[in-house]
Amino acid sequence: MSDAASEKNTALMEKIVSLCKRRGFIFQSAEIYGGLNGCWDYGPLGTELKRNLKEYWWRKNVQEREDILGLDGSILTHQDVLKASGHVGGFSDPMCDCLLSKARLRADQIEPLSGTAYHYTGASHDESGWSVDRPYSVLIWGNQDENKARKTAKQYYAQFLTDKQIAPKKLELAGETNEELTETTKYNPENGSLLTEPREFNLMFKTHMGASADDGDESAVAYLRPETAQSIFVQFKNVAETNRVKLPFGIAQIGKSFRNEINPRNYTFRSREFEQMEIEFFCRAEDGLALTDEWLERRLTFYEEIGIPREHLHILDIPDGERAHYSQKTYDIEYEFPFGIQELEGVAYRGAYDLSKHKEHSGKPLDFFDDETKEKLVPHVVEPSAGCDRTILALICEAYDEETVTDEKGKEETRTVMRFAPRMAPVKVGVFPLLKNKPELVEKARDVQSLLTPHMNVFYDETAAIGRRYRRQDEIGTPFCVTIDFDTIGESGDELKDTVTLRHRDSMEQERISIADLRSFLLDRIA
RNA sequence: GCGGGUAUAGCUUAGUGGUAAAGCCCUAGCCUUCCAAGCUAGUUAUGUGGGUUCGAUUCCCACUACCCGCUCCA
Repeated sequence: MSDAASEKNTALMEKIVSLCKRRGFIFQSAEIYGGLNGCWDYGPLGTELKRNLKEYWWRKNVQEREDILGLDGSILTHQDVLKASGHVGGFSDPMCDCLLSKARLRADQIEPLSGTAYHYTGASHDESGWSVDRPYSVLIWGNQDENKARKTAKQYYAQFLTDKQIAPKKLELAGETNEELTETTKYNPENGSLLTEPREFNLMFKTHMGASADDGDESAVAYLRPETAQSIFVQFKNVAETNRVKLPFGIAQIGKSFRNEINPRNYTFRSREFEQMEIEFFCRAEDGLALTDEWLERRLTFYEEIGIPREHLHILDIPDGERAHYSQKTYDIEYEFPFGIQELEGVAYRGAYDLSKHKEHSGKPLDFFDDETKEKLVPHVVEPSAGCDRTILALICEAYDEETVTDEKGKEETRTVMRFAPRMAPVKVGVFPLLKNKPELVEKARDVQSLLTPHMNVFYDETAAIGRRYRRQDEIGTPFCVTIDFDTIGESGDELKDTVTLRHRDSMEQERISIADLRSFLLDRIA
């Protein structure tokens, strides 16, 4: 991305964020207390949008399918579940930072070195009277010159200089001592600079169960789940035994997950608390790869149905060596966000890894008896795992549009429109009396509102000029507006009586429709 | 986590070491017959905590949050 394009996209993202706040889609969490890093709240419209997404996903993937069942697992998770899955232990690699280059290194992958460590207590610059007092050391090894240690140390201390004009080599080092070290991993093999102490980077939120549990009680440790998938695997046997299922079949779940991201970024894209929509689709080993491709197609169709065209999606076929070791096939479905192409969903063929691990750790049989082949097996699994909040953000970015409209006087102005697919739109229809000081119009508009309210989210508005009301609805993505005028109440004769103006968001075109046809007309278009 | 930047009303922006301004939005009223009309009135702000000062929104420090670039992303 060029700098100019990058700046344009940053500006676009700022406008989207601003609209989301102004119109009540998304707010910063705990804003009045300064905000909570990586956490966001959905306002009234954002909540409607998210409900529409989750309900559509649930309907398509659970209710309209005989072979997928729902689950709603607890968020607090038994520590043994996450030990079995590898989330505890496996993903908490201690990391060190290089004090000179700021590079981050995995502590267990640092090459041990033997050599001479040169220690310093600080540095100074006599001419300017500047000095700094902090310990540092450099390792030299092999046939390296000891002056290399001094040069490196001066570069390190130079970063604290207030006057950047002073060259590092003009500094005087203080308190030089040296010692021989063997097999040390405290120094960066790249440049010999001292590293920070290793620090843990486990991204799970840890807590203690029970009111009296103290921090030292290891048996009371529980975690907020880092993914919804694990409760599906852990409950696999219960679901399978209580529901007369046969392979292949799936278990689906929508719910919150938590990761203590080091660096939340890009608005709601990488949050510490987020919602997932996941399916674990269990199958026979021989069907796994084909089902993975099938699910990819099905998921792409889903995104089209909610208004994200395929040409804005990218499919990443994760190559060998970059997939998790147990996965024979993984696709990432990515979307072109203004801040870059980023993942919305992963479709992964995970083999029998998860159930096998839980079988092994729990000691409980998690085999499935296949009635067709009369054999016991641990099913394989295909996992389409979508980020709900990420999809919401994609819907918002995709919908955002500005167009220039010219009024009758030739004046140009910008119309901001959220072009949500009608089935996702938070508000389906706006109902307006043309004028609010004519009781007949208001009464008729209220009748139309009552007619539609049981079937969809309706917004009634009688304030300001009719054009303003249309534009307000454009900005929140309401696909249709209905205006009750004097024709509706029969002032132009019986032919137009009980008809209303129906105005389309995208084209701004208007058509006349009878109130009797209104409900089915709208329902057909928002299903 | 590192480096850089930013923080004034719901939004977009002014401005000042001594009473914080405007536009848009919003609310109420009047008016108004289809694309952000007009008039009147009204609500709302210097992110948090320290310091310097008689006095700080302004200067300094710290913190928090957001943005950008790295880094990370099971």
